[in-house]
Amino acid sequence: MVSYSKVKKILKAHKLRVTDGRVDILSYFLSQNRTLSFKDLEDKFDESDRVTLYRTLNSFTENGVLHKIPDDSGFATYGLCHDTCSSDDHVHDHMHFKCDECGIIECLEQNIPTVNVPGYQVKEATLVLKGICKTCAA
Amino acid sequence: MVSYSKVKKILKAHKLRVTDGRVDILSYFLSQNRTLSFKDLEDKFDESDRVTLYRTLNSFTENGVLHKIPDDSGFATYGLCHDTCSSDDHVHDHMHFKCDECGIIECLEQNIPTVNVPGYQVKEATLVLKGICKTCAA
DNA sequence: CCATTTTTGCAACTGAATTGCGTATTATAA
DNA sequence: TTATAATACGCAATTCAGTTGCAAAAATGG
Repeated sequence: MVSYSKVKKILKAHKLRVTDGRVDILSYFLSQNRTLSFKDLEDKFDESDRVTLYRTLNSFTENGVLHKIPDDSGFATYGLCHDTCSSDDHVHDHMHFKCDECGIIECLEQNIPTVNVPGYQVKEATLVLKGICKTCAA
Repeated sequence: MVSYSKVKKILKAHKLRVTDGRVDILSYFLSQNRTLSFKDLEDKFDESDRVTLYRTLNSFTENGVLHKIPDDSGFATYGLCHDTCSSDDHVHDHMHFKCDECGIIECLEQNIPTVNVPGYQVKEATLVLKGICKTCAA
């Protein structure tokens, strides 16, 4: 269980006002140890306004609380950032995994291997693996 | 310059009827040595119908003429497949590069490095690099 | 050239996401 | 604690990408 004061502290640390909706959404992210899509959140918080949800996800993403993981399907999912992320400084060099079976997108611990392309200046990379996740494979 | 007969041959090889629109679009892909977005094509072929363009891109993608490269922006680009691709058998394990300066997304020759994640069955991977491309860096 | 199948073009529709704006809530400073 | 300024919320309306239905046109194969 995530304490209200902890959630509040995180929001403040990212220069976000503490509102009921934000607390609920951030708590949910903290309680679920996985990435969540807009749809996931809409289902969970079906009483709240869609627009507010969009705005919340955007402000969280802009302020380094969440990072957006693009998906081929066109529906992004969102994952919690590391504590160090802020609005100016987002660093995410870990890989993502999308399971063909359960559909869940996970953040992996492993970082993306460094790739060298002659003549190119590589500054950033996104790597999404697909297959069967640990849970489904077990 | 790409000959009409060559374009025709490619279309037939992928079991696609040879129509004016398809010839134009495929020729354009063959002449430009880069990936193209829906927008690129809409601008180029501004006299033709949007719907037809969407349908053409879809049938090309389904039949192994083009492959779709998802982009964070939500706007996919399309690149020519290797000759070996068909509707049943699409293989693309090369990396892509998106240039921060010119915005162009390129297919790179290099394949995606094999990654091993303990407990996971990796079947597929997509890797997009970002930075400054060869042309812009020069 | 004819019959069959597929594609095209147009209009209308769907669904995701955004914008405008008045109201409500939060942070701040007296 | 209260007044004030800044921000967020909720709702309606809008935008925009992409799709669908259908009749007319074009392509294929005999």
